[in-house]
Amino acid sequence: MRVIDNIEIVIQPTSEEKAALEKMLRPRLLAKNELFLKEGEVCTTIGFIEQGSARLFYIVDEREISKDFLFENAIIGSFASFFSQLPSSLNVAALEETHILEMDYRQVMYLYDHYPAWQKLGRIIAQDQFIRSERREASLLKDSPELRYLSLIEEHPKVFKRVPLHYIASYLGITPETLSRYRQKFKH
Amino acid sequence: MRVIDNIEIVIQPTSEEKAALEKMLRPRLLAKNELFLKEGEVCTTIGFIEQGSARLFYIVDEREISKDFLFENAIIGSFASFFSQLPSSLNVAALEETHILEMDYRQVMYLYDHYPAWQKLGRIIAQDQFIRSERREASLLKDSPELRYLSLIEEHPKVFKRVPLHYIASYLGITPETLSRYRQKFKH
DNA sequence: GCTGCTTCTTGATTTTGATCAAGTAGGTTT
DNA sequence: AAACCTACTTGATCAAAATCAAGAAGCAGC
Repeated sequence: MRVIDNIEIVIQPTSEEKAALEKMLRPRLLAKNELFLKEGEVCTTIGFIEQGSARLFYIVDEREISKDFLFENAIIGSFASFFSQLPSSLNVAALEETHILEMDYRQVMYLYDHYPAWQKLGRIIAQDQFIRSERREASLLKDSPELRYLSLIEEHPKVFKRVPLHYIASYLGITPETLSRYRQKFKH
Repeated sequence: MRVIDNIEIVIQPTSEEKAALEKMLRPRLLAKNELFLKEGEVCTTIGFIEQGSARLFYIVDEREISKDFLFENAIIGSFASFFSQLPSSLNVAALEETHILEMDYRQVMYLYDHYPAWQKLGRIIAQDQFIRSERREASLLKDSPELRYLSLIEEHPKVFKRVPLHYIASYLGITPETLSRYRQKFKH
């Protein structure tokens, strides 16, 4: 989700609508490894990443399994928990010192109900999130771990520059040992 | 997505809004195995399943991999292709003779732009689709094939009653042989 | 600089599910 | 009913990745 991009590309907020949004955003600084959202909590706040990065992960049998990595302009939080206002099944933590602009659930609902442009943007964001999730779902269903590794290098090389390898391993659905062997195998 | 349920539960359409929707829905009958959408085509039509069932699947190396199964009240089509109006990467086919109510992309956009209730419903449908996709993504990432099999039996036993096993196998990310062995193993 | 921790790599072995191959059972068509 | 097709099962072998184990390399704090 590149919200900032979408905003000006797909909808035309009036300056009043823009002002209403900006007034609600408050800056916040997350320390490295600080949890933005913990499993079991309801995600009542959602934010845009201005500078930095974050990781979404599940905890299964004491182990962390990375679901996604977020960088600048992405929305930080659990959409599933935020939309439903039910406890989150995933954790969200900053990978490094990260600057965000956040707003609360009630503020977002207020924008939806009072500004058609933001209601529409909400729909488009949800659609984009869905498309992104479906693409990931497809890669987990159709592709071998090895192909997922090669695709990630090809399509998102920056992930390897900014995210520790053992986090990437669980994202690919493999162990760190297997990732290490892929790297060896495809090193040229 | 249980649209019909959602409609009355989460939003309050006026009778005018309801009438506008109903006027656009046209009935259609899909024969068993008839394709509703083919890979490469843009999904310009979306429908509600009144009676029957359908399967979404990818084709990889000449093989079909089932992504999802749809039953009564579900929305049939590719959301990703429909939302983006880009070629679909998946196929949609009826599993049996299936009655649907369908409408076109332009009609849906018209509803979104002219009726706040439908714009809002569009957002909520997109959110629900996202949550559903994320849950599936999580099971593919976190769970073993065996656990996915056991969860499917537990949570959606009706799938085993209405869908051929070899379709279910690829949905679980395993071969028909492995599914057959799980069934043997857990038969009590 | 050293110490200790975390990350990453490498090797040996085991496990899981895929593949290959064959056969059985149910339905449908003629 | 016979022939055919599709769906499903069962068995033997193979391949991929996990696990177990150990070590190397990078870094943070003292």
